[in-house]
Amino acid sequence: MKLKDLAEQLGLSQTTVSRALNGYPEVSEATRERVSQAALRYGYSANANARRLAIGRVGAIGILMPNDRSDRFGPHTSEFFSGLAERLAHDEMDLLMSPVIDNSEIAAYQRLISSKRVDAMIVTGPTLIDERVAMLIKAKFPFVLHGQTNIDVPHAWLDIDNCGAFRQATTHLLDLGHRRIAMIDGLKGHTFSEHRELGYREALKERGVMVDPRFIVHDRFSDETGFREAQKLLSYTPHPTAILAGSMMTALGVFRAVRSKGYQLGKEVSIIAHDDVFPYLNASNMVPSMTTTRSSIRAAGIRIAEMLVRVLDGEPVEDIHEVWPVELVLRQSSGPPVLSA
Amino acid sequence: MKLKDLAEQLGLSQTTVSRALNGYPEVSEATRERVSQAALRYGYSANANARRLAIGRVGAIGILMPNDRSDRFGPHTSEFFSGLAERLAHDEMDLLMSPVIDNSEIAAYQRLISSKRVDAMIVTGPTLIDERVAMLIKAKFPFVLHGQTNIDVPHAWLDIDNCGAFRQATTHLLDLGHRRIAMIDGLKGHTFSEHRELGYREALKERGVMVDPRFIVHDRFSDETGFREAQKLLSYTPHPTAILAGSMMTALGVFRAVRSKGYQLGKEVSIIAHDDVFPYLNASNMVPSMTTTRSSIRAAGIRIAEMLVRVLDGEPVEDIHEVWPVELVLRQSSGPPVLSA
DNA sequence: CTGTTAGCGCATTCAG
DNA sequence: CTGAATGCGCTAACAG
Repeated sequence: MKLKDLAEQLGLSQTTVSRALNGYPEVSEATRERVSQAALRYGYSANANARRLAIGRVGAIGILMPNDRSDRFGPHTSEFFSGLAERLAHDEMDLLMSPVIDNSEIAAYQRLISSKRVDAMIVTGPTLIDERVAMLIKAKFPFVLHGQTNIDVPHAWLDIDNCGAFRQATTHLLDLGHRRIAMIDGLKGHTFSEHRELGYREALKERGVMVDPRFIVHDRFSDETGFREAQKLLSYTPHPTAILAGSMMTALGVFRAVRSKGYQLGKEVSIIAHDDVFPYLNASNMVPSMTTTRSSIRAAGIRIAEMLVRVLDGEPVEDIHEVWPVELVLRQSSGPPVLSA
Repeated sequence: MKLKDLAEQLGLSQTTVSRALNGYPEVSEATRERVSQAALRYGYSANANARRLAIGRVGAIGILMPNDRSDRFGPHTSEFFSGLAERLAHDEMDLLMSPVIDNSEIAAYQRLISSKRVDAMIVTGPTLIDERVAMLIKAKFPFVLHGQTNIDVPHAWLDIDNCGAFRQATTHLLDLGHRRIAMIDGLKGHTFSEHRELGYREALKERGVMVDPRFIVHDRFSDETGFREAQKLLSYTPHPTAILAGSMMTALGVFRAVRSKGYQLGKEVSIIAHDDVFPYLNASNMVPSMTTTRSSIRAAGIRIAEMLVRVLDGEPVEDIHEVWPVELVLRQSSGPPVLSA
């Protein structure tokens, strides 16, 4: 069923039917009602491609799927998407996931733009100097960045206060009396990872505690790396009495490593992990319950979708950026350091 | 830059340029080369909407995003998508994720179909009698089902042998000497969940072991439910000596519950979990390492994308269906039952 | 091997 | 308030 058919059924012109369906004011209420009913009855829905060709807007936002196993596509993905979906549903917008071909991400962005498949894009997992962001700005293509990057041109972004999160967590551990604090975080180069390290360093510096370079570890987020790196950390003499874990998965591995060394969690070794808030993995239910820096990635998804709509509505991008505070949730995995028996 | 502009630059007609770019045979190699070069240089890429309108094919497959927190959108999502992406990249196909509005999934499917935004769909998490599948068949819209449903009309699907997985796991536990075996699996109504229960029951029946209805639990997949349900199971007298967990997240909770009761894993209580194979959560690294029924959901994603292409190529759907065997990987979390001290 | 012409289905001028 | 004509950018018959 196409517009023409529907118009014929109704004995109206295509124009009128189109106007009725798209909420134009110059259609009588009676006609509009009649048209809507008919559309519903025949299951008519405009051919999206024809519509897009005519109006030049797509009704979809794009996000790239890296086909390597990068951390940008981890277990948090489902929650982030879920948040996006919740908000995008309001505006009947779709999310187009385009796979990256030949590992050339920039090329993938360019194809997506020039083929006019999306109205805007979401960029995730930025590095300190992110060439994707630079490219999108240069191409004047609308986007919202999840995270931050160092570039001198205004653009829309949302990030959590990674620096503050780790500063807060580190300070808390210092307050508890810890002096040898380690961190196992994400890969180097990613802004979030660098920011966290910054917060960690700031907190130590403020108290005049020296940084032990062996205690700063960057790796992929997985229980496996958490386990391996924590084991290594705990093999040093003296070993760290507290470990910051960059993700819940990392924390699971760290938990195991601490236990396998025979240390008690929250006693000989304290742990604080960053928690994106997953419905399927709950920090408060761990044993011991886990102290976390908490920030819902689902909420971030919702908000980013909202920002996207504002960008597309023409709001100046320099007004569209937010840093979300991260909450430190104290639980049992962090406590005053206890000397090994 | 549009086709017309490019054609003018080259002093050729739109048709020739179009043909050159789309690999039609009746273009001289010299011209094709010249055109490709120019396209690359000017960054030309066909307007996808115009192209789609003209050829009637979209180059995208659809998948619905439920906005409730259903298990269809769990931590395995990233791996499944990652698999899809890997394969779809070959054919330059996109993945369109459309949010479900007003919780009316059927309506969402219908809108997606009639608006011609996708060439085919992927349906996940089917129930025993799945109305979405029934609807797609009735609408003659191409799709591949991830999972199985009871319907009498041929259609394309891929599933793992859930029944066999749990039969195998249960039989293994029986062989080890267990007689009180419990299972904590996904929500009732979902085919995979029912099939697993079937396999479990078959294995018990074969050995003449009675089913204790208290030992069969269905719930969402999360560490929290795993913990809660396992605690309940272990409070019975006599308690089960083995527990089957439907997911890795569930298993994490079960691990905790067993420990919190003071039982040793693989001794007083054995555990076997189903493992979709996540890069960020590794069964072999747990302590004790976890016996699993293993099947890569990423591989399933790759294969489903492949099947989708076959469906779109017109291959009869009755030829397109597969059941993948599930591997039982023996590790330390399962052993002969040991009496509590 | 290349060009001319006519849609694909819709939204939108411009007239009434 | 409604309708007839034009174009969005591309592909596919049909000619040459």
